[in-house]
Amino acid sequence: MIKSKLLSTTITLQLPPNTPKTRLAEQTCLTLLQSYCNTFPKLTQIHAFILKNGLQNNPLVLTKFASSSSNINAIHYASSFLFPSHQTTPPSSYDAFLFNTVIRAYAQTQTHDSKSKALEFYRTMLRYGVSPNKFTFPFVLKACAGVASLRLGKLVHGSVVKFAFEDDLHVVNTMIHMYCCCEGEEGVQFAEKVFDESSKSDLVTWSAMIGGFVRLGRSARAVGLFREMQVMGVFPDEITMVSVLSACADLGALELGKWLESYIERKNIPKSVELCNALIDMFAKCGDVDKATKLFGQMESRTIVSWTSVIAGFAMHGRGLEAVSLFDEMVENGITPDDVAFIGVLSACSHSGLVDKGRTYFKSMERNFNIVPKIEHYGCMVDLFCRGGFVKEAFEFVQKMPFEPNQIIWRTVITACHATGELKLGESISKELIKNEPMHESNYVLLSNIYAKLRQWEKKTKVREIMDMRGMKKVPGSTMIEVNNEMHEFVAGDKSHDQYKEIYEMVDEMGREIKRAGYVPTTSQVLLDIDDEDKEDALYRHSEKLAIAFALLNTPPGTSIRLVKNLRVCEDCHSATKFISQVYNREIVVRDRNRFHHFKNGLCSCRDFW
DNA sequence: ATAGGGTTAG
Repeated sequence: MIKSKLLSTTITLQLPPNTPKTRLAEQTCLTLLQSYCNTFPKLTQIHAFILKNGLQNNPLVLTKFASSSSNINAIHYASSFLFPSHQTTPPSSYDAFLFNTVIRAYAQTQTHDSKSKALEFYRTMLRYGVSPNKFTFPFVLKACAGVASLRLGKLVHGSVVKFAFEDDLHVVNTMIHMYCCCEGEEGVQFAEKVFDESSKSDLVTWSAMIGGFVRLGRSARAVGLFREMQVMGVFPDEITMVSVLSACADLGALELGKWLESYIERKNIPKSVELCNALIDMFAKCGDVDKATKLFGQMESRTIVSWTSVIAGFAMHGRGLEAVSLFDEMVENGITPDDVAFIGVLSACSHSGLVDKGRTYFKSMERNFNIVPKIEHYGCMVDLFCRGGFVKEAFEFVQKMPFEPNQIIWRTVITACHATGELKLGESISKELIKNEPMHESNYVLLSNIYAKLRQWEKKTKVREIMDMRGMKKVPGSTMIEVNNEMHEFVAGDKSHDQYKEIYEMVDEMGREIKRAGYVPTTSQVLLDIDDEDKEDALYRHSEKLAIAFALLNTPPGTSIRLVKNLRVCEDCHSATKFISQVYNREIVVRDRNRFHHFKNGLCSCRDFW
């Protein structure tokens, strides 16, 4: 406080009236700021220039200085001169423009704390009695979105109403975005309320709402909104399409994705790099990684995201060698991989059993690229060892790594224990996990699976009882399939479908046919203490088999079948699907919680470890 | 001077 008081007195003494000399310095400085932006040495030079010419408290110069840079120190420096903490009334020259600039500068920064600063300056602005103008709220709301607090969002919303900017489209659109960024289900509800009640809307309004749903994982709703938008005669642009494609990727709806691509062509929607990346990601996640690769090849300019999307795409499909060679090609092309690219290539190695390659890449991160591995990278390595069959090594790796292992990592290890028969180790880790996080239902499921494999039915039943007692339910497995541009969703034992009778008949027929080809039901996975015949029935009711039966009934012979599951494929469905692909001569592409399985001629691309 | 967008371990 004292220090800044002294500082400001000194400056007041230094500041002469508008002599030609200071005017010249001011002009020079503004020109400098106009031409150089945001590079560190230049910023330091300009800073020195400001000090040398006594421009420290020239609002014009400081405003420009703060706004020309995303460098947080420049912004702090400028704002501390513009708004010394002891100052209670602002100089008369301080107007909304000046406040807006500082608020914008802080709103554009990356960290949560400095975004809060933007809101602090908005409060200062009000305290000083300076009225916000139509530019103020988009900046303030942007900061609010970064802070992601619903409470603050509502406060600013109140302010928007108070200053009568609720009809301004820029404000409405940013407000929707802001509410969508607030954590929790409640935020979207407010966003929808603004969306529904706004007197005006344009394509940005729709895009903000669609993008909000996508970010919250409500992809089906996002696609629904896109259809509504078209009914309303509002034309999407490339930004809207990026969000819709991302929703489509999430749903795994290939037909819709292809339609979106042709729509983009038909309507001449400009193919920005982001749009191409979204297309690549969509095709990869909808099961057509070849198409993704083709699009990648046709791009005129690519970013690291383009490369990473294809690499991650190959990884998901178990095409590790292609992922690895694309990664190497990227590096040869002079593109420096980032941490996300490494996640892609490491997971490619793990899904394809390239243990040594994976080790080499992991070591090269720090050594060659100066990237400190994050917990995700360690997670990839654990998975790499587990899938490679080295569960013990994975366990040791977990204990040595410089992070506290998280749930994801432990679950990777337990799953591997289950798959490789290290059941005692799996049991003890699961128990430990349940002790630490008693309300995470998937930990119980893992333990219960292990007891089932050990055929310890009493213990398994007890785990179930504890789950019931604590009010937890297993997430029901579901399988989705797109037929004639419509998504059909099945859950185990589902009888809600119009064709359910035919579907169940088909399931029985499938069972008979594949048994003749050598299929043996894997009843040990069924988590019920019942006799084997009933267990077999339970297996036949799995959502995946229902969806395949539905597909065999409703798609032409010889065409491929694409399924999207919310969980991992169970052992029995995996085995059955291999036989079905052979007996019915169908390629069956299944998207799992984690990866793709391409079933063809009785074999699966995952090489039976998933 | 203002708004909406792409890749991320299991």
